[in-house]
Amino acid sequence: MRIGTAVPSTEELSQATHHFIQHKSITEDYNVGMFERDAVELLDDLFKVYDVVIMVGGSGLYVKAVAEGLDDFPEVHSSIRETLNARLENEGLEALQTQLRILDHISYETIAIDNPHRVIRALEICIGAGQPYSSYLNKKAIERPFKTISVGLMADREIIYNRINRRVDLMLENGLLNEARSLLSHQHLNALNTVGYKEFFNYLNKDWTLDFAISEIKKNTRRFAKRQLTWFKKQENISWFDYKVDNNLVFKTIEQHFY
RNA sequence: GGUGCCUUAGCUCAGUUGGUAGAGCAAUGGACUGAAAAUCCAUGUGUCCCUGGUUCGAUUCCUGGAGGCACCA
Repeated sequence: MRIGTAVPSTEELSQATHHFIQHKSITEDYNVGMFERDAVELLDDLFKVYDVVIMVGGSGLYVKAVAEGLDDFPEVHSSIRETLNARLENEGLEALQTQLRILDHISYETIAIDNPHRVIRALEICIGAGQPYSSYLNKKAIERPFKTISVGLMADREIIYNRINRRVDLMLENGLLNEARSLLSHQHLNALNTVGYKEFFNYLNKDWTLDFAISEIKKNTRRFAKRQLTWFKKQENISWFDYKVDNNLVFKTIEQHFY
């Protein structure tokens, strides 16, 4: 998945040590909780050697998990979620909502009840742990042994969208379609339910034309970028810069946060 | 050149027996504590092609024009 996930080039990788690049198989289960654990573990080691470590990316929840931590939830068996997904298919969302109201009325009132992922997540904890999902929330603030300084890069919407469209065209030139074709037999894996692959699966299964699939990839990337904007704009303590900012200005701002 | 049909939201189209309009998609805003490149919620969009006429009132009916499509020559 070198092209579709925009893995840094070998030249880029040689300029600084990277972590968590192509470190998991698409067949493995992975989620924010595991990432939080893996990242914090690695940071413990890195901070023995370095004063500063840079975390880059645009996945808000994953950033939050490392910087602020998530509450501890018990591990529940994956078969519970599979059963709930089957029930969603057969009985509909309303049946699951009704069960959540019985098992955890606080979550029933507070979570996005129209969102199947949220309802199933709350239910799988209630069922697997025997305690309400809501009872695990907001236990205690996590104190990380490091300080986080957040820097955001911003551009006008038109610039962002033009760059997205160009980025997709470049991925196509680099062979994204062939990469998707080579993954077709795994198309139902969660790791492949992502922009750039799911659209081409529709083309390869002859449901969509190639042109439509390409325009859908561009559209879905744009919408993803908008979701990132919405998430990060809401975060406090981010120092925002124009994307063309002089690096020295960024470094100066970061230094100020140290003292 | 003639005849017929069409012109309404960014796009594809519906509709108003005359009281200035609505769907899908796109777009925009938002939520989000273990699926997060995922998932979910909300919200509009208008010289109804132009021009006269009839009418209290025309996007709708009539005249003339412009553009498009089809057929005939």
